[in-house]
Formats: sequence, structure tokens, C-alpha cells
Amino acid sequence: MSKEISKRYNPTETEPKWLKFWEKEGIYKYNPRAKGEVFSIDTPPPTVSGKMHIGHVYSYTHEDFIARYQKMAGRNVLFPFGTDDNGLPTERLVEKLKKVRASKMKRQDFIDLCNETLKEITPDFVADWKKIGMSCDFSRVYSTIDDDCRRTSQKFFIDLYKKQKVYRQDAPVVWCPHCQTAIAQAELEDKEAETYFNDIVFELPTNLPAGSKKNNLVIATTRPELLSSCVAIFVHPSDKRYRNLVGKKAQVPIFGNRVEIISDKKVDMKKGSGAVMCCTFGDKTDVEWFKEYKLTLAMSLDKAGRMTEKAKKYAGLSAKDARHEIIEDLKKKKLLIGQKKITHTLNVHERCKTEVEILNSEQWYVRVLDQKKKLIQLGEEIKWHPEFMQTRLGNWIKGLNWDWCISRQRFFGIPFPVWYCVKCGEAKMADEKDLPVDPLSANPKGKCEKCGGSKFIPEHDVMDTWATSSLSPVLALHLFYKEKDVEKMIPMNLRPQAHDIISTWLFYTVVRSNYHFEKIPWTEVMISGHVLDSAGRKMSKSLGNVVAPQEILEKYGADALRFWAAGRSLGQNINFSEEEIQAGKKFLTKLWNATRFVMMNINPRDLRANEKRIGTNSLYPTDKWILAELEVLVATATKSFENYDYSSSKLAIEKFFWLKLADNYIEIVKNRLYDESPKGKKGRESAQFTLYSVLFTLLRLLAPFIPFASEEIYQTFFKSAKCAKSIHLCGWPETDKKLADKEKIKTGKIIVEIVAAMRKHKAERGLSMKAELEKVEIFCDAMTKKAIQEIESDLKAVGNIRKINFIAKKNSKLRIAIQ
RNA sequence: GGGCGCGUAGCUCAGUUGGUUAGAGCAUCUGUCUUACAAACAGAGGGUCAGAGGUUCGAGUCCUCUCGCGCCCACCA
Repeated sequence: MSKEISKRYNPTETEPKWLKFWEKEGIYKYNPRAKGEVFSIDTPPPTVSGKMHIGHVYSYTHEDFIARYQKMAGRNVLFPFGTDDNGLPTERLVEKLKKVRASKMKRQDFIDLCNETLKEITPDFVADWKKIGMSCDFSRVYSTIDDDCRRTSQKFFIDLYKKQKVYRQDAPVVWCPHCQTAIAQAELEDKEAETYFNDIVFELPTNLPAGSKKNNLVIATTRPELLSSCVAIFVHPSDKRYRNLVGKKAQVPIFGNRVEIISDKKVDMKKGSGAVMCCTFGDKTDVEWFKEYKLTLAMSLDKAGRMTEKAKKYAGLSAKDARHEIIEDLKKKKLLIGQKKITHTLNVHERCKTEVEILNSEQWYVRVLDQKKKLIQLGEEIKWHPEFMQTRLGNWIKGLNWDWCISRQRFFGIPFPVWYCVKCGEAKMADEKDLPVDPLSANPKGKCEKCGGSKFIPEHDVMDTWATSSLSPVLALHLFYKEKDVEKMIPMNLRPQAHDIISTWLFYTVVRSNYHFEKIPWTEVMISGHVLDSAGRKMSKSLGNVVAPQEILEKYGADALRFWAAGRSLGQNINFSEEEIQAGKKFLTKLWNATRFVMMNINPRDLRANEKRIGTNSLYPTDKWILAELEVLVATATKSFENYDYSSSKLAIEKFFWLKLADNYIEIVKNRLYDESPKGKKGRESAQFTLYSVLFTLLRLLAPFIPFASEEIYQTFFKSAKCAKSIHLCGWPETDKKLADKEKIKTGKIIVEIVAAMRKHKAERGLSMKAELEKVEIFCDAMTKKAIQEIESDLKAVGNIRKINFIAKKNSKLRIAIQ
């Protein structure tokens, strides 16, 4: 071995080298016809959003551990890659990068700008995924806005239409006034806010039944600006205070219109005054009442969140300003008789944190509410890792209140392949062979199927990005398979993802797979947790605790980051800790040094030539011990990986390497390696053979976690004797039951115990570990004595002991006395 | 209010189907230049396993309740 091999492993120098090598050699290319059972992964296409963040590192490395393991275990791994780059997130990014506002630009100019911007930034964005060592096949990637995805997305939309699983309806929908589009239930977030509960006086008609004391009705509301939308007042049926008012009318203050007082059990008698104004629309209950009692529609807010003509003198004001003015006016008229400060939770749009409204508008919906039972059942058919994550999907489905709204009044997305007949309004779908199509620039073929009309207007809306990414199994498979073969590959083997998008991406994919293929999209899912800051708080720009993985990569390299990411079990959140990443780097140095030391004392070619002669049978008992331990390790690591439990695998490997191999075994046998005399040949060769095979096995066990360092070590020290061109093609170690010798494991425990006793003896006396020990007395039973005698020479060497005395007695526990 | 997860050494976490004296890393202290590694190595101290009941010969592990933390959902008049 050449002397210039450095003492310290330098990841930042090494990693780019192997990245290039893997790409050049096509190590991770997928070949559908290659041998081995296919293992297909529905990789999450990251949203192109500037830069990869630390949360990406965490969950993507998890799936990479599994992909690499599966590949080494002989499966033909399909590990595709794509990017999700349309819809609101992309629009927002482009607006920010290019300092433009989509709403102030010509539609087509903005779309062109989005496409250009994506072209500029995507390569750098994807490069980060390569840098962390993802073993995806990057030679073909999809983007959810590319031609093929647009075609696929539109094709499957038409499929939904034909199957009547998608419908268009003019109805109340959750609306973001900032983004000016409808959004889906899954895109809502909670936000705590302070507001006032206002007690407002509604005048009652004068012709009240005899005995009525009051001539007005007080209603508490947080949203006085919606007074002009008030279409009814609700009270509880058993509320004695208002019983005689049911069926009567009350006058809306300021606006003067009269609304009916209705009784309904949804009213909470204890809240406010017990009487509620129903506005179209203030909240979900209003929608329910609107539908149930067929109330009139009175929308006071427009799509931009400004007051409409309905609000008369307040028209044109923002909701916030209108609230202020109305309160002032009510005060003047002495119709506001109380204000109470409260904190309540309201729904905001997750993308822009704007308070959402409910507006009536025409949207496309995918049916999900009538499928709840079936969808829950499909969720149960999938095997979940960890299991408890399945409950989250079940709970989400149970709690759904709206069908899945997929239309967005936006610009950069996949258009609906739809026109509407001017005469009868019937939707007309595009011809499949014309896809992808933009209805704004193309015309439909043929006449209206319903009325025979020949004039059409195009659909302006685009689809929500989830409506395309929910087809990711198809998008990914289509990179490598012909369209007609795609369905045969479903269900895929694995969907990996983080827990935050169970109610969106995971759920929607199940919905689509059910409608299009009538089966689950994958047989197993693995769900990763999140990365929190070192104090366990969410990372956010406002807290200033965001960690950029790019800096960590530069400082410690990808392997150290990956090693850190493997440290917590699947599904658990992890706190970011630079110390733990440092520990990973230390592990790499230690591994490098241990290998370097071993290989300085071994000539792999000689070893190979003498392999048969040395064999495993004639090995020293100490050597059989470490091989037995290694067998246990391989079995554990394999079992854990098969169960997606990479963290147990990593922990076991780490402990074996550091505690058993480096701290003990190598220390014990190094004396045999140094002995170059003819007499020491047998012992030397036995240790060499053992060390070489242990390290090569260990290296393969570690390869999924630290692909760069394991490759560097393989290429530097092992490749001449082994044939594969990369460690990642060397295969997963096989277990060899012959070596799993339980007796030798017991012997090993005894060795470690005796060595520890000698070390303690020397440490307590401040002696060098090399210091000679005159005599060591061992109290034990006859069986143990026999076992120790087999390894006596190794023990004497490592402890520099002159003499070992045995005091063997029946049932005597092992005890060591040192002089 | 409902669901899920978590609570083990100063910190971050392991702890298989219940079974010897509850483990590791980091941190702390002490020692050692030892022909892989001083950014190393060896050793030490440090735990009522959140709390209370229960099942059991035996509970960190199983059951019930309580408390604390986190996430998701609901409530938003």
C-alpha cells in the first residue's frame, strides 16, 4: 500500500469524484429488462422552490437507504426522479425571483416566463439531490409541466370525466382572496388570531305576540362586515329565550332588509347571545344552512376580498376596512352594545397565510365524499411503515367535508382539456390524440354531443398541481415503460414521503389509482418525520433557525449528513444537531483509519491465492468469534432493512464496528499481524483472512448509508481483489450459518470482559496500556477455563501478560484478579 | 373537544415476543504519545425508566388513570 494515503478521510475532496464516476458508469441506470425482481419506488417529485432544504435531506436519504439496500440485495430497482413545477408554488417562486406579479401580466407572457425560469433554475436545484448521494436514475427525469406529463394529466382527467368521477358545479368553495383562486380543504392551515366579538342589535317587528318583553334581538359576531350577507338568523329549538320568535323576521341593522328567524340544533345556546346570523358565507355551518334551508345567496365579498355592490355604501372597501367602518356606523346608531376581545382560530391558505373566504363559484371537483369507505379500506390494504401513520390517513378521510376541488383560477398549470357549448353549456372534452392541448389556443373537434351546437368557449382554469402529481406512479413508470405496460407495473412497491403530505399527495394518489386502475398505487409506504431545530422547534425564517444543507455538505460532506439522517427511526422527527453530524464524520475517519491499518498489514493478492488453504475451519477462536458476531450483524441488518427499519440497521453496524471490531478485535489481533516470523505465520494469516472478510462485509453493509466513503475505501483497498466496478454492485452480504457459532459469541464476551478488566487495572494505576502484567488470575468454571485457554495467546499479547493462572471451580462465576 | 405520537443519564436517543447488574453517543472528570486513528485511546462518575394504580414469580416493556410536550383535525356564529 502506498504511503501517501492520508490519515484523515476527506469527504469534500472524495465525494464529487465518485459522483462523476457513478454517472459516467451508469451505476444507477434502470433497465426494465435487467435480471432481478423489480422493486419500484414512487419517488416524491420535489417542488422546485429555490433550494433543497434540510427536511428534504432527511426524508430523501431515508428512501435512498432502502433503494440502495434493495439494489444490493439483488432487486432491479426502479428509482425514478421528477420535479413538481407548476401551480401556485411555482408561480410564487417566479414572481419572487423575477419581481413580477402574475395578475399584472399577459397570461402567455407569464407562462413563458415561468418556463424560462424553470429552465434556468432546475439543473442547480436537482444537483443538490445528486450531491446527497441519491441513487435515482437521473438520466431520464420528469417534470410535472413537461409535454408528457401534461398529456398524461389531461388524458386521465378525461378518463375521470368519462367515468363520471369528476364534475363541475356552481357552489360555495373555499377561496383565497390573495391568490384569487379556489383551493382544496387540504390546503388549509390553522392560525390563531385576536378579534372582537361584537354584540349587534337586530330590531324586531312591532307586531310581536303578547307577553314579549323585548323589541330587539342581540347577535354576537366576529364578522360585522358580513351584515349585508345575512340571510337568516338561527336559534336553538329548545332555547326558551327565543322560542316565540321562530318564524318571525328581524331587521338587519344598517341595511334594513328583513331575515327570517329559524330554529336549528347546530346552534350553540351558550355561545354569544345564543342567536346567530347566517351569512353567505361566513363559515362551513352557513354553507350547510344555505343548502338545507335553500336560503338566498348574498355575497358581500368578491374574489379579491373586496366588498361588492351588495354591501352598498361599503362597496369597494377591503373586508378589514369595511369591518372598521361598519362598527363605527353601528356605534353611531347605538346598535353596537358590546365588544369582547377573543382569540380564535381561523383557516388560512397554507401557501400565503391569507385568511380564506367561502365564495360561490363554478369549479371542477373530483368525487371523494361518496368514496370514503372504499378509500379507507384501500388505505388499510397498503402496508405502512411505521404502522401508526395509517391512522392519519383514516382520520383525514373520515373528516373530509368537501369533494376535491381541482380547478384553479391561475395561469401556470396544466389546462383542462375542455370547452363549453355556448348554446347548452355542456362540457366538451378534447380528443385524446390531440393531447396535450391548450383550449385557449385550440378549437374542439366536432359538435356538442348534447345539443349539436358548434360554438364553444374554452375553459380558462388550470388544474391544481396535485391533480397531476397524484398521477406520479404513471408519470414515473412512463419514463421507462410504454404506455400500455404502465398499468401492469401498478401497484408499485413503495411510496416514500414525509408525513406532512399524507392528506394531499398520498391521499390523492390513492383516489386516482382507485378510479383509473381500481387498485392501490403501491403495496407499501414509508413515512419520514420532520427536521426541527436543535431545541425541537419548527424551522422557520421568522425564527431564524433554518439550517442550509448546502453549508453542512460543504463542511462535513454528504455521508456525514446521511449518517445523521439514519439516526432516528422511521416516522420520528429529528432535532438538527451539528455535533451529531460531526460524530458521523468521525465515524468515517475511524472507518478509513481502521481499513488503512488493516490493509497495511495485508496483501490482498496473497490472501486470495491462499484463501483455500487458510479456509474458515482452521481459524483462531478469536477470529471465529468476530466472524460469528459479523453473522449476527448481517442477519440483523438484513432483517431491519427488509422491514424499512434502516435506523436499527445503522445502529447495529455502528456498534459492531466501533465497540467490537475497532475497540476489541483489532486491538487483540494486531500483535499477530506484527509477528512476521515463520512461527507466527498461521496466526497472522488467520487474522489477515478474518480482517479482510470482515471489513469487506462491513463495507457492503455500510454502503447504503455512506455511499461515498464506502466507494472510496472499496476503490482504494479492495477493488484489485474483487471484480465489481463499484461497491454498489458488489451485492448484499449473504449469511453463512456455518459461521454463526453461539459458543464463540460467548467466548467473545469473556475475551472482552478480561480485556476490560486489564484495561481498568492499568487505567486506575495510570499505567500505559502497554505495561506488562506479571500475573492474572482467573476464577471460573471448567468450561470457561477451556474456552479461555483456547484464546490464551491472544489475551497474553493484548494485555502484555506474563502468566495466566486459572482457579477453576464448579459454578464459579468469572472473576479476574490482576497483580 | 377528537385522533396520533412522545416522556429512559446533564443533552440526543437505543432498549426485540415481559426475564441476570437498564445501554450508546455527546458533555463532564481522570489517565495514556499505545508501530490505524491525540479531531485518538483507556477508565470513571451520572438513571425512583414522567407520576399513580393494576396484571405477573418477575414490568422501562402489558392494562387503567393522571400530568407534561409535539403534530394533525374540529371548534371559528
